[in-house]
Amino acid sequence: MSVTYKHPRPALAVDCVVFGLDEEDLKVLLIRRGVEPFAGRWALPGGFVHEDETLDEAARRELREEAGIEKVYLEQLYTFGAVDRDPRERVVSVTYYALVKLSEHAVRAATDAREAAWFAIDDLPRLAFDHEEIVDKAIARLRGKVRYAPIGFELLPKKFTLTQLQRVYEKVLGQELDKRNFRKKVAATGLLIELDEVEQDVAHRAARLYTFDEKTYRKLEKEGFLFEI
Amino acid sequence: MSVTYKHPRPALAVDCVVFGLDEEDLKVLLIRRGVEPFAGRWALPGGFVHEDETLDEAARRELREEAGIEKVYLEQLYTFGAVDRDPRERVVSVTYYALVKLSEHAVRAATDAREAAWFAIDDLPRLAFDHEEIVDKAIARLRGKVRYAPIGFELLPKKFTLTQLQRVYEKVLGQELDKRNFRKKVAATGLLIELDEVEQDVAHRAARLYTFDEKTYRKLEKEGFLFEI
DNA sequence: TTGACGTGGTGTCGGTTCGACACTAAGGTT
DNA sequence: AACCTTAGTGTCGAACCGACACCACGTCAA
Repeated sequence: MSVTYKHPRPALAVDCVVFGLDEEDLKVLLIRRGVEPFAGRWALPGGFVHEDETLDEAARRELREEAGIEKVYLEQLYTFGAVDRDPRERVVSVTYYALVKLSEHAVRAATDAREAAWFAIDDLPRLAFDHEEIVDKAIARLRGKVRYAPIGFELLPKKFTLTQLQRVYEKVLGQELDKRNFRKKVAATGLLIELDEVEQDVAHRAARLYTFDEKTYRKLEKEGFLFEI
Repeated sequence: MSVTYKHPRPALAVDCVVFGLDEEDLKVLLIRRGVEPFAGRWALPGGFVHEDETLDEAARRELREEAGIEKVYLEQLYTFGAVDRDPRERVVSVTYYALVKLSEHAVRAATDAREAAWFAIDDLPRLAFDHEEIVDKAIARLRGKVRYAPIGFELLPKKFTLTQLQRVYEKVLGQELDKRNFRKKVAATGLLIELDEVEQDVAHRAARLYTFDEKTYRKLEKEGFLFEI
């Protein structure tokens, strides 16, 4: 089966920059390409948009198929349309970025016999196509967004300590923050719920666990709120 | 001449939300559609992406062809990909927003025998396709961006008074600002150059003219600056 | 010419927020 | 019991913020 059009059309793809945070670093998920062009190179998970799915659906499908990732924070980033960004034929790519809780998503490593791996954002290999540019844009967006929207929580497990939360901000922003000032600020947002639990199995004083107050957040969001870290 | 592909592909279009500011309001440029679907309805200027042009180029070409607008601030907004957003066939639209100096762009009203007109953003007619959603997104983006990037200047002539600049911010943000505080803030940015000129032909004391200091701005931008109104 | 009108242009002050900064508490390990 | 590691907490000065009112200057009409 094939389709004929009066004028040529670019192919339409989606590509996703998936961020995760582990003990050391902010990382991006990459897939090693098996076929030309750029066979053997690392690339962003992605693929062509199907006829009957929206762009968001295509992005989620690719995340599921290529990395076994589901139910994550996902937001459209930018659409890349340079004429020769794919050497085969013209492909326009609508890109997304996703935030995953690494602790809960052990990311199926090799679907379709494909190799997948996490790379620290300041130690990336050379990427296929214009994917380096896409990652740069995603990092810039994440840095901007984290300042005025509470998306840092998306990188942490449901229950987290304040020190973990501070580390998220430090890794994303690439700068150290003052512990006391940080705690003052997050307390001032009123968006954290203090739990009656502490972390387990640590070789030092255990820290109190908190959780993000989504209900209050949604309420504030509707009223045209503010939020700053 | 026609083209055949193995799989169906959505058509790819660009649409532009063009903002301009006149004495009264922040306005959006619309074009009246001559053909079905939505014949007679107002719509955003836009059209299909050609094979050999980037998305940005397509947006600029459509602005030129449909409204005679050139050399404006143009930035990609979002890509809309709902499956049935065009009743004829699937069309994915990469949208842009543009800021024009209404004073200098008298916008050729009717190219291609098409009718074009400016509408105040809180008095828009019903629009074709999902263009209302696109305009909403553009307004939200403009409101966000104007706070931390000096794009207000793009809506004014090269030389402007501080009162005019304040009006830009008031119209874009939809709220009144304090004159003295506003002047303190813009002075503090160091991005305005005070000219040895005053406005002409006004029936009251003439205001001093200023211009935006692009060189200093570009320098600050590279150093990772800050800016807030 | 003078007075009225309309917009331009300017400074202070109290409240809030900001960042810098250091010690004790708790729990586990040896 | 001593020690090691991380948790948790408050103050103070500086900068910033928003609220607020009056005189200056130019035009126009009487």
